[in-house]
Amino acid sequence: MKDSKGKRQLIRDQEGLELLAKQLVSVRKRYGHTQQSLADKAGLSLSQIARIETAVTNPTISTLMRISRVLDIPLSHLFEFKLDKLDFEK
Amino acid sequence: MKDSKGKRQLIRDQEGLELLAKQLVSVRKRYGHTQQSLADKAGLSLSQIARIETAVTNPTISTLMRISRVLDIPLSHLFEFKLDKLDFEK
DNA sequence: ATATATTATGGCAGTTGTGCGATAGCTATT
DNA sequence: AATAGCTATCGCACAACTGCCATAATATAT
Repeated sequence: MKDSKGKRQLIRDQEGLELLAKQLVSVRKRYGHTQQSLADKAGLSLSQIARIETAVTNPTISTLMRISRVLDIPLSHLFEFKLDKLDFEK
Repeated sequence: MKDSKGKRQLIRDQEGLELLAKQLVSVRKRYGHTQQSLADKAGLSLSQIARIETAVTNPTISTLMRISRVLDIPLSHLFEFKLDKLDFEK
């Protein structure tokens, strides 16, 4: 009886999410926003901003695009940090 | 009787996703990868690479982090395009 | 210390991302 | 044209993102 127990390995880069979290906090404050004001301006929920800033959630790129658009900053400014190389092959 | 029919507005930046799609195709080819070989190297499914490159899906940032890590390029290289300003307030 | 603002967390519902497997469509290359 | 390689799509299942609402925890002022 194959139980098909091969639990599917989903993608979650916790280290990267924590770097992004710091970066968002920093950018948001630099622009004088609270989580609430940024959420309002971006059409996102306060919860979601908080979740991103605490690295609880793994946001979609569209969510981050919304933030970059309303702050009028390049999307890449949210990613000014370095991720180490990886290789899943072999 | 409020029916609570206010369909929740989810985040999906189709324009941004299409720009990202193009960018990924370009980067992947520049590094001599097929969708399959990139998927293998990154520990992602072929389907998911294809979905991103056709802007069918709205990937999470962890998925994109995986790609940038295995190609050993800055995450920001996937986002070298411009998004117009938005403002959802008022 | 009290009040106020801000941030963090929790539960719930609905939508969607992702893996897996299969197949169809497309693009060389011979 | 036939084969092989690559890309696009589809259905299914499960995990997870997100909104919404509430509340707790923390910070900032007065």
